[in-house]
Amino acid sequence: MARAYDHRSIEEKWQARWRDEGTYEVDNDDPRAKFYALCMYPYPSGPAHQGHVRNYTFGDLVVRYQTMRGRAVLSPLGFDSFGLPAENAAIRTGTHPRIFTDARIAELKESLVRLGAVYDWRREVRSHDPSYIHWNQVIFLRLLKAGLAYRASAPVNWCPGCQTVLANEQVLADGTCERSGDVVVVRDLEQWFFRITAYADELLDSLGELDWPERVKVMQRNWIGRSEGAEINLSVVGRPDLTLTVFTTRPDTTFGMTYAVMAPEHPLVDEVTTEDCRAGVDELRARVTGASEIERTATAEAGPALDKRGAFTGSYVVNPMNEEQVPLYVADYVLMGYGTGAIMAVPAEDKRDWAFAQAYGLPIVRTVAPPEGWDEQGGGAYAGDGVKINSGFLDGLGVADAKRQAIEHLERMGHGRRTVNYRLRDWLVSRQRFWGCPIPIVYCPADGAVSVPEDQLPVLAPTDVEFLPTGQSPLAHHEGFLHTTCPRCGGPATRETDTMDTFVDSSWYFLRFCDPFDAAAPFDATAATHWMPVDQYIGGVEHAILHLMYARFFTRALIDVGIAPLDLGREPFRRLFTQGMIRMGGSKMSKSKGNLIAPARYYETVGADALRLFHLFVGPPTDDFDWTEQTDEVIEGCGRFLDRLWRLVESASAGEGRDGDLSAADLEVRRATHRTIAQVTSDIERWSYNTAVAHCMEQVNLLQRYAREGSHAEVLAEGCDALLLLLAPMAPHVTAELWERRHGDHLHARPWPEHDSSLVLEETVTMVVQVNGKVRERLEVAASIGEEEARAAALASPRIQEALSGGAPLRVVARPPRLVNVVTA
RNA sequence: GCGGACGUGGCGGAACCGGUAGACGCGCCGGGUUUAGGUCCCGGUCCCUUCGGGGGUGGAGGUUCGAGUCCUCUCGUCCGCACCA
Repeated sequence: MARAYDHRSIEEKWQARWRDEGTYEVDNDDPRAKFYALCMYPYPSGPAHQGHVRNYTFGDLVVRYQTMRGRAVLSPLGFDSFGLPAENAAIRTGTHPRIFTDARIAELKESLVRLGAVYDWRREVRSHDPSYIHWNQVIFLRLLKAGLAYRASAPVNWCPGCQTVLANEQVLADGTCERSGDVVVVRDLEQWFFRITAYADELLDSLGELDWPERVKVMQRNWIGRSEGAEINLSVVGRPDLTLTVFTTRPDTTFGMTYAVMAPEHPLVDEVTTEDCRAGVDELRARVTGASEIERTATAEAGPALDKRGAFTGSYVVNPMNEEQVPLYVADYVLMGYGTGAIMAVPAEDKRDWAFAQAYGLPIVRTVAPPEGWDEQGGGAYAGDGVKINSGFLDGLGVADAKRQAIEHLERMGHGRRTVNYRLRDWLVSRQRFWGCPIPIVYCPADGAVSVPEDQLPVLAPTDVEFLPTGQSPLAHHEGFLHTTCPRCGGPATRETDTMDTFVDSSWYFLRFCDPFDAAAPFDATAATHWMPVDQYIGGVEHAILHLMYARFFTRALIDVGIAPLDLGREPFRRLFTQGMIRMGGSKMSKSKGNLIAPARYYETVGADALRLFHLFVGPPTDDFDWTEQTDEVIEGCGRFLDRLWRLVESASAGEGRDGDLSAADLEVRRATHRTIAQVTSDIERWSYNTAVAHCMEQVNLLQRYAREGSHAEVLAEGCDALLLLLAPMAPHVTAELWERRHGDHLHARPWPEHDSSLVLEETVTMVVQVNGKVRERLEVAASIGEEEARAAALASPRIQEALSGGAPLRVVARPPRLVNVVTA
C-alpha cells in the first residue's frame, strides 16, 4: 500500500527517542500523582501475536493518556518465563530451556517495541531470573513457617502426557488436560499446598468492593462456592464405634432422609460393607477408582444406567430426627472431594436423590409441600420454598426457619453442627518439572522435610542437565543437585526435586515491579505502598479465576506473614479490564491452531500506528473480534485515515488559510474541535476506544472539507493540534512526527487538551417535530430555545399544520431544544 | 441443569439519561483526475414506494406522548460452571 509518509523511518525514529530519552521511565520518588498501569505479563512464546497487539495497545493507550494527564505512570513489563513449552523444546532439540526462553523473550520484546508500546524497561522482571527465584523461595519458606504452606498426601490429577500433577483448574470439564489434551487420572502423591482456603471468606466478601467486570466477580464467587449448612453425624446400626458424617445445605429435610450414600473412595466403605454385599461394592469401586475423570464425568449422562451406579453396603444408619433405620449405599454420584464425601439422601427435595431412589426402589417422603399442581406438571423433587410437612416439630414452618431450628435441634442433641463448606480447595503448587522455581526443601532421613536456610538461597537448578524424553524431571536424576546435607543435622539428605506452579511467580510480580532494584528484599515496603494498588490491570478473561484469585490470596498472605507492609491494601488490582479474544473461523487465534496472522507484516505495509488504530477501532475492547478476509481492508482503511491526517496537517503547517475575523462557519469549526476534544476524552475514560477513533475520523473529514472550502489559519491550526493531541495515545509515532514538524517539541510531553465548555454547546440545533410520535418536521432553532417557544415554533410549521389536518392537538410534549411531540389521539 | 453476556444494514459496529435508528469504517454503486489500472478527490448506499408516504433494531405482548433502550414471555448465539449434596 502506497503511503503519504514513510511510516517505517518515522516509527523507528520515535521508538529510539522514547528509549534513549527514557520518556516512560519513572522513579519511585516522582512527585506527581501516581498511576500504576499494568498489562498481565506474557508467557514468552516468540514474536507478539494479534492477541498481544490488542492487549498491549490498550495498555499503551492508558500509559500515554495518563501521562498526558499529568500522572507519574508506572508502566513495567516482564515475562512469565517458566513453563512447559521451553522444557518440551529442550527435550526436542537439546537446547537448555534458559537459552530457548531468552531467545523467545528477545523476539517478543522486539515486536512490542515495534508496536510502539512503552515501558520502564529498567524494571523488567523475568520469573527465571535468579533474583526472582531467590525471593520466590523466601516467600515459600515464610508461608511454610506461618502454616500457610504444608505438605500432604492427596489424590491428585495426574496427566500421563505431561507426567505431572495438575491443579483442578488445569483439568477441563471433560476430564482432559488443558495443555496436552490427555485423559487425566487420579493418583495419591505427597505434594505441597498453599492454604488459600484460609482466605476463602475474605476473598469472597471483598469482591464487592472491586471495580471489576461483573462476570469475573461472578466466576470467582462460584469458584469459591461457599455454601452454608450442617454436618450431621449418623450412627451406624450395630457399629457403635463408627459414625458417618454427612454434609447438607438442607438440614430442614432430615426427616425425609430415606437412605444415605457415601462416595466410593470414602475411608469407611470397607468397614461398613457386609460380606454378602462386598462383591457389588468392590465392583463399583473398581470401576470408579480406576476410572479417569473423563469416564466418571461421562457417567452423568452417557454412562451406565442409574441402577448400576450404586451398591448397597448391607449396613444401615439412623435418622437422628425420627430414629428410623435407613439403608447405606455407595454411589458414584457422591464425590469424595466435596463436603464430607457422604450425604443423607432426601429424594423428595433433591433431584439426584430422587432419580437414584426411583432406580433402586427406595421410599420417598416429602418434607416440603410442593406448590399446587406440582405432581400434575411432572412432579419429581421439589427444592423450592414451602410449608414443612412430615417433619415433626418443624411442621408448618418455612424452609429458612426450619433450617435454623433443625440445626439448633441437632446441635442440642449432639448429632451435628452448623458448618460452612467451600468448593475452593487448597492450592496444589508442586510440579514434577525442571523449568520452574525449585522448592527449597531438603529431605533428611532423621529430620524429615527441612527448609533450606534463607542465607543459602536461591536453590538454583543445575545447568549441566540432560533433557531426555523420559517424562521425568532431569532434577530427579541429577546426582549433584539431588544429594546434599541436612541443614539441621549435617547428615546426608536429598533435595526436593519438584518445582513450583508458575502461578506462584505471577502471584506477586506486580509487587516486585514497584522496586525490582532491591537486593535485600523482594520489594521495598515504601515503594510498594506508594505504587500499589494497580490502578488499571489489563488482560484476558482466561485469567478470571486462577491468576486473579491466586494474586489476591498472595497479596493478603504476604501482608500477614510480614513480607509486605501492613498498610498495603489487601486488594492488588483496583480496576480490572478484560479484553475480548481474537478469533478466526470461530476458534481462538493461537499458535496451536496454526491460524496466526503475524503483526510483523503490518509493521511493513501500513505501520504500527495503523495496526494499533485498527485494534482500537474495530469494536468494543471487551468484545471478541472475528478475523476475516475483510480484515486486511479495514487495516488499510486505518492506514488511509492516517494518510489523510498527514496531508491535512502538513497542508495546515504549510500555512494554508486566511487571517482576519472569524466567520460563522469558522466558529462552527471551532465548536466542532472542542466537541471532539470533549467526546474523545469521555470515550477514552469509559473505554470506548472504537468511538474515540470514529470521532477523530469525523473531525479529520470535517477539517479536510474546511481546508478545501477556505479556512481561517488559526482555526485550522487549532483543529489540527487538537487532533494530534487526541490521537497521541492511539497512534503515537505519526502524531509525534507531525507535531514536531509543526512545533519542534515532543508531543508526548504535552498536556492533554481541555475543551472550552462555552464552545461545546451548539448555537443552533435541529429540532424534531413529531405528530403522534412520527417525525413530520425538522426545524433549525436556537439551542437556548425555551419550552413555550419550541411549542409555538412547532405548531407554526405549515407541515405540522398539514399533518394535523385541522384537528386540534390534544397535548404537546416539548423537550427543547431537541424535540416536540404533538399528540392528537 | 445453574449462572452470565448478547441479538441493530451486505459486513464490523454507533445511538452514554427513554426523545432524529444506522455515527465511523469496510464493501458496493456512480462521477472526477489518470493513456489504463492502482492511488487520490467528489457523491450515493436500511427496505418498500404510485415520491404523498409506508415499514424497520430476533419474535409476541406490555408500560409511555414517545421504546433499539424499561417490564413480561419466547426463540437463538456465545461464555463460565457443571453429579457441589
